[in-house]
Amino acid sequence: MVLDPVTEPEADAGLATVDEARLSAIPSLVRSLHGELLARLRDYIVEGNLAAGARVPERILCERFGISRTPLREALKVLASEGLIELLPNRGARVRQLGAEELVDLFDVMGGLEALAGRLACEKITPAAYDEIERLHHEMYGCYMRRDLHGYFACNQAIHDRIVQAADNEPLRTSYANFAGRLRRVRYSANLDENRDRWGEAMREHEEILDALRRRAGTELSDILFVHLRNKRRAAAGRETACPPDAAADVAS
Amino acid sequence: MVLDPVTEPEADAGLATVDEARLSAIPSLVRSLHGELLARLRDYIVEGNLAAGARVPERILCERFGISRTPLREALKVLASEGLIELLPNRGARVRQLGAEELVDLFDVMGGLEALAGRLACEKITPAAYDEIERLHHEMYGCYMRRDLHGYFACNQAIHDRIVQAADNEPLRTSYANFAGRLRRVRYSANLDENRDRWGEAMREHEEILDALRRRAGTELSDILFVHLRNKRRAAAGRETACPPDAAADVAS
DNA sequence: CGACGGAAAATTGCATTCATTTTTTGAGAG
DNA sequence: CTCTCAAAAAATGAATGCAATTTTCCGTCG
Repeated sequence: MVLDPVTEPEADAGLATVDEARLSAIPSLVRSLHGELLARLRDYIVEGNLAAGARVPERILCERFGISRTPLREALKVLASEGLIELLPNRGARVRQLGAEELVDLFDVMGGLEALAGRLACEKITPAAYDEIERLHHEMYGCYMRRDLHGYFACNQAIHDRIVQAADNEPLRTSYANFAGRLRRVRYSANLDENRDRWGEAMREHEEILDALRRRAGTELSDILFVHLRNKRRAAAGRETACPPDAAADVAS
Repeated sequence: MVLDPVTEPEADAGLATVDEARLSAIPSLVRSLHGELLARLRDYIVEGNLAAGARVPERILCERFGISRTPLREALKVLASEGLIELLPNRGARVRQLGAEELVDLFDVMGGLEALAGRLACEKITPAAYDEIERLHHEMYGCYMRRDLHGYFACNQAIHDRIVQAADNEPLRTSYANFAGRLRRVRYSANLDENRDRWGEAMREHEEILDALRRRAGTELSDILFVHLRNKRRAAAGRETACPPDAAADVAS
């Protein structure tokens, strides 16, 4: 390709019209066709339709989603940057295989993000949002008392989600969702049925979480949440397996 | 396009050969052609060659980098997922404009990641790595005493980097680099020359950081680092401006 | 003089095509 | 029967082509 001497690498004139400025204010996640495909493909992989470590067959997926290779490959590049798949030069994409160490690392990052979320939530949470978490906590306690594992999981997830929401920090939300998605590919439903000790411990930790949040004790809550995630990881250790195609993974603790 | 009834969404057979397994073990960031372009384009934007909020002109960049639009667009999609640019349907990419609130949010996430890094570093750091940080700390103190701002910045950055490295957590490293890259687009060289109070305060905080790290006090270090970043943000508040094309931003504190 | 409207030009998004590399297949040798 | 090696087949990475949307430009009207 012939290459003209191009305009110098100095700043291109950024003359934004009023209209452009308005549109720039959009949360950037405009529901575009590309974003749609990206979400669908991500779900497709996260839900375990491709075996861990398996090739990601472009041709098949193109037919599966009714698109050509160009947008698909764009989506694959993004998923690779998210860490869900890996790209090997001239050999295409593979579903990322999570080793035990990587799993530990991801758990720690989740713990760090939750710790941050807790700290920020203490600063920004509204009384209404706190009340909602308190309600979920008591509902979760009810599930715990009557050994309703499924309900317990749902409440637990809801509480952690609300804390992240309460942190009111968009980049944090995005990162959190990213890492949660990566971990969702592994099944770590630390079977609390067979691990009553952990269940009771987790419940006690949640009491501490709620208490720290009530007192808006950011530093304390931050620490409790990190340790909480660490314990969750320990409880789930050794149980990581490939996620079957059907079920979304349960998040234990 | 005619669309045959495709193979069911059940798990594709993942028959990995020995060779495939070996290759899957590669850190996934294989220096591919695509990765190269991605890095160059990211640098191009981070270094401020495009005005904030300005369009990202595909044609020009294609000529600039000597490639066609396909790989460029793939790179743009990735950069959008990293939050560096934003994609508006049918109107291309814009360099992301960071408002004051977004800047605050990003700083907080950086603080959360550094807090996590500090905690993990306390668990995993080797004596040699600690000694290196201690050395850098004393070197930084020397810079502080003789008012060598540039040297101080360099040491400061090196120390924070070493802590992240010592955490020995690849996803953390990646996320940290991502957020650091986004923030690098803004100039927040909190001018410590005109802010002696902050400089002294930052120096004292670094004393605490080293002390906590020496004692491997993870929780404590975690808290100190977050507050340290908060204070850095406060000191830099109001000074955020678009980064000029020439200079890499100094990281203050 | 400024606003409005429509056609031309440019740009975007996606499909298709092409060169290169990898993977598979199969024939032949040991 | 297994291993080796070469050719065929498939897949990948990138360039080009094309329809659709957007942006620009200019003539006209108020």
